[in-house]
Amino acid sequence: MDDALNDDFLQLERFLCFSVYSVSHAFNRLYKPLLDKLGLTYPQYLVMVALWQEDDQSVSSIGEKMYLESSTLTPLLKRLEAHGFVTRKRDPKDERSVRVSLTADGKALRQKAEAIPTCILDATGLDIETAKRLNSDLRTMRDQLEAGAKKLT
Amino acid sequence: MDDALNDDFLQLERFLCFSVYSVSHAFNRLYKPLLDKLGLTYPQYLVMVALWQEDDQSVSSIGEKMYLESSTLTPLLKRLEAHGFVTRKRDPKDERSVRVSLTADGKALRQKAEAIPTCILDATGLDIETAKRLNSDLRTMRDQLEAGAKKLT
DNA sequence: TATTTTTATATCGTACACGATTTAATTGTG
DNA sequence: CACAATTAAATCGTGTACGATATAAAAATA
Repeated sequence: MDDALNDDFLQLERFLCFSVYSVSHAFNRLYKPLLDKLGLTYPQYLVMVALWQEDDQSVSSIGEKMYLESSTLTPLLKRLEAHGFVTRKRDPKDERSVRVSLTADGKALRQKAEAIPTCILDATGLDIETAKRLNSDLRTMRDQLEAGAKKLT
Repeated sequence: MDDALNDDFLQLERFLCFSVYSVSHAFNRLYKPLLDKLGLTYPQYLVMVALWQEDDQSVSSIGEKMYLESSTLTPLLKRLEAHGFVTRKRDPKDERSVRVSLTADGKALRQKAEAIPTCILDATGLDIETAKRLNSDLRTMRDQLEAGAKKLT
């Protein structure tokens, strides 16, 4: 047994932020082979989920839900458009705003994607109850962190 | 009340993976102003934590602990080197390997960074017990996800 | 020993992610 | 109405993050 090495592992692991950081990457790696089949990246998939829930949203509306800036979303949405999953049109009522809408292909993709969430939940190895509690704790923490970040700025 | 809009919010929020994704970004945003003072980014900070725990590690050793590839670490470590926090030297015993070591500046930075973890824990708004349980649940989930990702590949 | 295989980094291309700035359109105010 | 202030996206620069590939060194094997 290499106890010294083991202690070091445990030390980095003590950071809650690091656990979140590494889980985030782990999700990404798990999703990749599933999403490759759909021609989506993980962030693109999340945007599509948001659009399946509510079609025809502005960039800023998507940004609020995803906690992302236009500097991130604009190129991502252009890629979704290039792949034929969405259209981007200036809102005639307010030319500053860009409406993002699903194409037929984008809507059709939903069926193919429907199996993924259960597949992923299985992979977490968590029972529904633990998953729900964890999800709830994480959202609470996120809101706290966002509030804290705002104060520091 | 706009119940339709509210439901949509809740739907995206139902995804555990999305909670992790957004918490990860929230941590990043919270850390940024604190780490700016030290001249570090968040991933760079995590690498420094790993080196403060054990100096003089190979790139792959850091990679195992951080769950990162050399394609990510090499440029990151070069930036840490450019900032004078670490040195990178080929191991004379095995010229394939690169040893990463802290400079005096890199070691000194530890004191400045010592206040950060408590500061961050405060910002999470969690009591120690919840934080520990959450951390433990996340690590378990990460190991499950990594195992699942390996199976899918 | 010569050759193959494996291992450790590095490099390249693609895709986020954000802060700072820019551009264009709308709103607010005198 | 004119002009300032605000708002919505887009653009730019820096820094992750990873897969595929390249390179060089070490280990394994013929």
